[in-house]
Amino acid sequence: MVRAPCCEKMGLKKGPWTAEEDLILINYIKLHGHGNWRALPKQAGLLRCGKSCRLRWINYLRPDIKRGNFSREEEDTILKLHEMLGNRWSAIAAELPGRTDNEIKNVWHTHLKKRAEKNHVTPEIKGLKTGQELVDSSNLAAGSDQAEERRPISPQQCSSDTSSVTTGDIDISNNMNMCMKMELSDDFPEMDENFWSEVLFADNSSIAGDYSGIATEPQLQFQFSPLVIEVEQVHATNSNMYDSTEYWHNLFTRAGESLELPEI
DNA sequence: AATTCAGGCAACCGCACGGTG
DNA sequence: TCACCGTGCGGTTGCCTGAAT
Repeated sequence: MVRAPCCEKMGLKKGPWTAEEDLILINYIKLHGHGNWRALPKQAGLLRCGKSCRLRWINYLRPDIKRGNFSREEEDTILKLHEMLGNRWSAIAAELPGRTDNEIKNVWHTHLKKRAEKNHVTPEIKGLKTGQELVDSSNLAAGSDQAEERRPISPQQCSSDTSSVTTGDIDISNNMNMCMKMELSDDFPEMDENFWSEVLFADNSSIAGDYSGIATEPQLQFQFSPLVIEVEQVHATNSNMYDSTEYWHNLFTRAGESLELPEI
């Protein structure tokens, strides 16, 4: 079998994703889905290979991803499932909604492996007879209220099931959602490191420094040459995952963190 | 204050597998 | 049946950050 050349050989970008790349990928998938990962980056205007896009989406950008520390129950579930399934991370991830195989793999190698070695056979495992019992038990535990009580989530973290988000002085209620629109021109040029420095702020605010403004103003428009990004406040249900306030909040926060914004 | 070290995590790599012509 | 392609999966790497010295 002849393998497709890797990203580097085709002149595609590797390494950490930038905020603008994230935005492009999210918006493209939101509008068109991801039928063909290989074709996606070209159609979306990304200098990445399809594999890289898929990985980024699945492990980081997907709106239903649950971020933040693993609860004690989730950790216990992983330990039990690993005992049953071994290093089948995708199978383990299937039992933990919102968690990715990569994330579980990392948690295993950094925390749980040591715990497993320490308590080679846990009392819970001794008490259960079948794999299904283990899975059922774990799911019940993970869904219990006690999980949050035992492992409170820090302000810096966020998880998809919290009703509001508080980061520093930014507080957004859960009944206000936002949606985002990005228009790409046909002759979308190659992006370079200065891409974000071309930002023009319609209201003299910045994404990083004035996020609270986005949350309180009826409509703000940011122009990104040659892109136009509209951020508007809407009141809607959570029927569309991409419209989750928290989702865009995290996105803007990440974007803001990675930007050096010009003085206006 | 500067340097070293270890942990955490995002991302890459290569192989395997299933679908298709 | 075989070659090819797209995707999924698990192992590994390398960067970043915070703690320790």
